[in-house]
Amino acid sequence: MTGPALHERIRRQIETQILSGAWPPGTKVPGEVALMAQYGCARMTVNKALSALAGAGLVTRRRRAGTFVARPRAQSMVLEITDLAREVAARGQAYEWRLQRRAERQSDHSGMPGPVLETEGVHYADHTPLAFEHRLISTTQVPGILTADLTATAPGTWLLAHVPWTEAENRITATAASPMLAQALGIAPGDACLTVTRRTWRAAAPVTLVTQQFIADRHELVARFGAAGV
Amino acid sequence: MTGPALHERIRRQIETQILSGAWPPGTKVPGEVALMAQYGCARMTVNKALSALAGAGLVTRRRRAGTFVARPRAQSMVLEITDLAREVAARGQAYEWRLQRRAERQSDHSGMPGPVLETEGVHYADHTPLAFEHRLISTTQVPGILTADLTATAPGTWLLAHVPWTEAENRITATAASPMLAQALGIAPGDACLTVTRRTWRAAAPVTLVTQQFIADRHELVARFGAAGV
DNA sequence: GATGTGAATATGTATAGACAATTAAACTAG
DNA sequence: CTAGTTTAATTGTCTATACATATTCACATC
Repeated sequence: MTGPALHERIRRQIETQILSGAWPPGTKVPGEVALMAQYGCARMTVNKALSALAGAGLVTRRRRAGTFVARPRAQSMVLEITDLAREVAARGQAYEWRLQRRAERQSDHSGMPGPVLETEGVHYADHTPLAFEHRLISTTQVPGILTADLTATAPGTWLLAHVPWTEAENRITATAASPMLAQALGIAPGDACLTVTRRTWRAAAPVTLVTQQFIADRHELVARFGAAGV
Repeated sequence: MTGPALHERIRRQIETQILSGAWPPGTKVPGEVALMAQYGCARMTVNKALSALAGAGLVTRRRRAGTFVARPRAQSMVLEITDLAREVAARGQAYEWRLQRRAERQSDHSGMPGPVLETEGVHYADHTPLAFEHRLISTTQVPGILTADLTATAPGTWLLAHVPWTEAENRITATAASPMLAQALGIAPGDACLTVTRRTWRAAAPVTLVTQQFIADRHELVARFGAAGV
């Protein structure tokens, strides 16, 4: 019963000290030679443990000065944005997508260069509107989208299965429903909506730009941060 | 001009291959001995590069089988929720916090067990309201909060500097402003608000439960996923 | 064909040592 | 007292080697 590797055990023990609050931010962590003596191992082993902690941002290391417990940075947490079809299905509801508009366009007056496919439609959960979606897709980056059947499959679902992205950015805001949006979702103009705008790139080339507007209280985004995760 | 370390250069070159799409998911990455010969270095050096990539989730490694480019996971991205004071200051605006209520309470009718300190107040940016905040803080977990001057420093700012947390959960929704909220923020009842509810724990014990309601269009949350980041 | 067995292979972990780079702290000169 | 210089502590990187461990692949057996 050897259990986890030594460098892993060292890492966890130090991590525990930090997360328990026993070593508050700014505390000096024992140096490599000290830990090496404490655990009776080579310096490389201790180094691996401390390097991992530094990589995770729990400590900062400076030559000659030493290793110190890092000050908690900005609260960064993992926000999972799943495919709507999957998410609705996971909640046991019936998912439906209705394409309302489909147009191929050359120019860009909204941040996507080159020829694009423009789509608009509504996502339904249990036959009631959940979100309105407006999307631009680069047809040079994703030529296959032109032949996809977007009445059966939502563009986002299709893209997720066919096109890997390397970078993404989400902007999350609250907005008041415009008359057009209100009509599409069956709500009153001015009602609160959760608006998610997502841009994705693939090797610096824009792939898609999508805006999803959710009816307030019918959707929420959940972001979690657990120390165990990373 | 030595530049970055060798293991760092190896890591980046492989990373580039993956992110450019040259090595799609499932591609076998050259083994340690092959890379060792290619770069003319020791295996430990190559190992450090590949281990880092595995830690970042770009590759998966299996003994005997080898190293493979990982399949893109669910769209999970990092949401940074910074301290409001810092965020407002970073935008070059004047930050201000006004405490409106402060009460020590025993019971809990809202998800925080044990005695709590309850605070309410408004965050201002450039002397105009930005967000209303309601917060409960466990006084058993954070006794120091009782003697903190919460008129000068927002509770969140104080907590960030004094109390590390180990787990957190954010729920992001859009809501319509209640009459009480509308008055506090100087908006009309029913106006859209971005509502962020955050719970934090420290070693499984709840630390704080906070609800921040932002005036629509005056705040947005940005979540990024960049391969370069991690 | 199905199943068990063994060997080959790639990664995982660890050692002991060496030198480089950085920089805090002590020291020295003005 | 200040500014510049030296010293030494600490981490960063790398090597060469060794053995451990998991797992695929090929082969033999049933």
